[in-house]
Amino acid sequence: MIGIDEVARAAGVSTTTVSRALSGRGRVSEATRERVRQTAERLGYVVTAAAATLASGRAQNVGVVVPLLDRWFFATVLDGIAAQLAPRGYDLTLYALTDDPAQRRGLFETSLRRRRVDGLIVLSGLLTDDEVAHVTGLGLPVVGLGVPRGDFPSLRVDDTAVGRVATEHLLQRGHRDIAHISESLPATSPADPEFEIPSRRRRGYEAAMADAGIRAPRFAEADFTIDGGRRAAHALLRSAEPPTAIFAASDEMAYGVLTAARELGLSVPGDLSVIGVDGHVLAGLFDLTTIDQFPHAQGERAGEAILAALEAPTPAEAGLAAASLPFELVVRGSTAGPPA
Amino acid sequence: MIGIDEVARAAGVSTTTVSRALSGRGRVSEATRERVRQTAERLGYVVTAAAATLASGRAQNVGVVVPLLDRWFFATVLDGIAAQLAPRGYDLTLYALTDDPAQRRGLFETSLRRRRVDGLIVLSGLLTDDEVAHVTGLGLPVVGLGVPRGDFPSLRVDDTAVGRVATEHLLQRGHRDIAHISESLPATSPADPEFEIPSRRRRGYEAAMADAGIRAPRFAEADFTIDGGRRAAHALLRSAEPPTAIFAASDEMAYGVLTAARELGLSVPGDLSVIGVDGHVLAGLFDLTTIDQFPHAQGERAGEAILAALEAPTPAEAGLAAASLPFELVVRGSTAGPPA
DNA sequence: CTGAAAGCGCTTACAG
DNA sequence: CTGAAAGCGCTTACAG
Repeated sequence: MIGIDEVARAAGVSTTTVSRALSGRGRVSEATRERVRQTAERLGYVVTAAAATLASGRAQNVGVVVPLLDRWFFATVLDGIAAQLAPRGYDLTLYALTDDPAQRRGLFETSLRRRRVDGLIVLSGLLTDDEVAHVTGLGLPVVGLGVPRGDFPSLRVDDTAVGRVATEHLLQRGHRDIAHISESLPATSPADPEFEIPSRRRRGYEAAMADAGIRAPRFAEADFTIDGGRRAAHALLRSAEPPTAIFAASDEMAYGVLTAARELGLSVPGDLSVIGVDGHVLAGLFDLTTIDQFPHAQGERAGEAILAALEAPTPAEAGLAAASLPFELVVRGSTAGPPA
Repeated sequence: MIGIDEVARAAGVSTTTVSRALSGRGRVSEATRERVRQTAERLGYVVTAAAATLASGRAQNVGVVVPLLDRWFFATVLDGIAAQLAPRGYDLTLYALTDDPAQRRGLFETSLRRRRVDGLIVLSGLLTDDEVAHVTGLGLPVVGLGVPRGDFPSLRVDDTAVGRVATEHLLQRGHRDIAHISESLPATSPADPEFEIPSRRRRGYEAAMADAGIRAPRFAEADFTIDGGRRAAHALLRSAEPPTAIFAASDEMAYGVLTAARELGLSVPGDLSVIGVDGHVLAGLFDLTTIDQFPHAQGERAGEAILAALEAPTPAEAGLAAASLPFELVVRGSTAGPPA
């Protein structure tokens, strides 16, 4: 394999100069720089990552911690992150977060500590205190995206407002009996309900209901899957007094609600109105009203934020203030007034 | 940051021994190994990736080239790969493949050549001759998954059989007028139709039709998206003699067909039968008959294959013969007999 | 089974 | 603007 010394020889300069010319760090005359660049290109020389990292302390690599890789939302965010990093010459190393305790220990105690990355993006997911301590203990810039913790700078949508907007949309359509389906935090959860997404959406829902003078809001628990939404909706819709509208905390849960409605012979929106959250790529197909939270753009923002932190001259300038991300109500055919 | 020499001092051995004890390479007495391990754990020492890579030539990292990260199919395959790599201590670096020529050049000519990874998994996508040459020129083990080229070992489903099985299912239901929707290769494509997935599925479809004595099979071109399927279906269904059944080359295209049918007031399967391919997670929700190709398992297989190649004592033993992946017809409510 | 020492391929003060 | 040399933190023949 061709190394930096061969390029130096061919260009008639020292390896020092080759390094400087190629990296753009340090002063080199324009003529020399150009000659070195062309020589490197001609010889097909590319800097070896490991050597450059060891010598410089910079890996030119960003780690992304992702729960549920195969979920549309996270895959889309990831795509947005990749779109930012690649053009800037950064690679992206993926750290999948599972529910397996052994795998998580390996991730936080070993994988992440190999110093393979310069910075870390953590996508929403529940971390224990211990795990958060490991992340902050890395001494690396960290950007969270919807992470339910205040321990490091995190970009987030105002999820309380999301819950409120979704609920108010249904109220405006004339519904009073509106149920909310979401995940509920286990009592033992390390997450702070103040920051945690499902809790915030639920709070927005409850506030909107209270403002409308409606007591006893109805909540049904489900995990963030189609089937979770389907089961919860079945329970709700077969009760003595089925709601006329359901606000699901994700579009995938809302798909489950639509399935349950179909299985029970209910028409949407004739018998039941349904609204979700996310802006899922298939929501148009299902004619589902939703709150779009632009996940691809969220990924881009997270990518920009980590790059800013990495390239800021001083840590102070990194200025990773938690930023608020936009969202938007997209009205489609799944919401209408209540049945007469 | 704590280094190997501190561990050596604390354990009362040389750094040589620490390295051997922690890596498992080379002989160390069991007692010494255990003592070193405990010392390392107590001090929170983890080997620095860059230093170990530079010294050993092993990066403990696998690269994955992915087109369309946000597509369910690829995200699911990726999840399968990650599930294999993580437990074996390998990290995963993502290389997103876009349509932008500059970005692709950067990927193949620079990013991939930084020697950040020990091996590469290339997910199905069209590569030019030049790009393939760059990949094979890396001198790294490479495993393709559905890659339309014979240049490196590739795991693949027998897509001709997939096309045949899907078509025969519709024939058995009594359909004669069956259309196929898929992507068609541009004339300038670098892909060999012998290997390329859409061509093979189409060939299976045509063969099944011919065997049933049906001339003039009907083909409509579309890209692999919901909207692509929707447009193609519109054209087909509004023609003078609309088909009674449509075989879409992916589930997402099939969703588009379902949408078109709904928009045209056609009932499925009353007026139109529809079958897709993939085993998409939402296919059950759409009640869509499909050919499941188990993408998560495909990812696991690709992960196993690259690990086997990396850990084989000799390149010969790596034995990356192209393997054939399973698929399965899953019959649901979207297919029935033709209208009377 | 264990260790001293060379070396992996770069980057970067330091000096000129 | 340019270069000689030290050093980044490990691994691994080689020798014992």
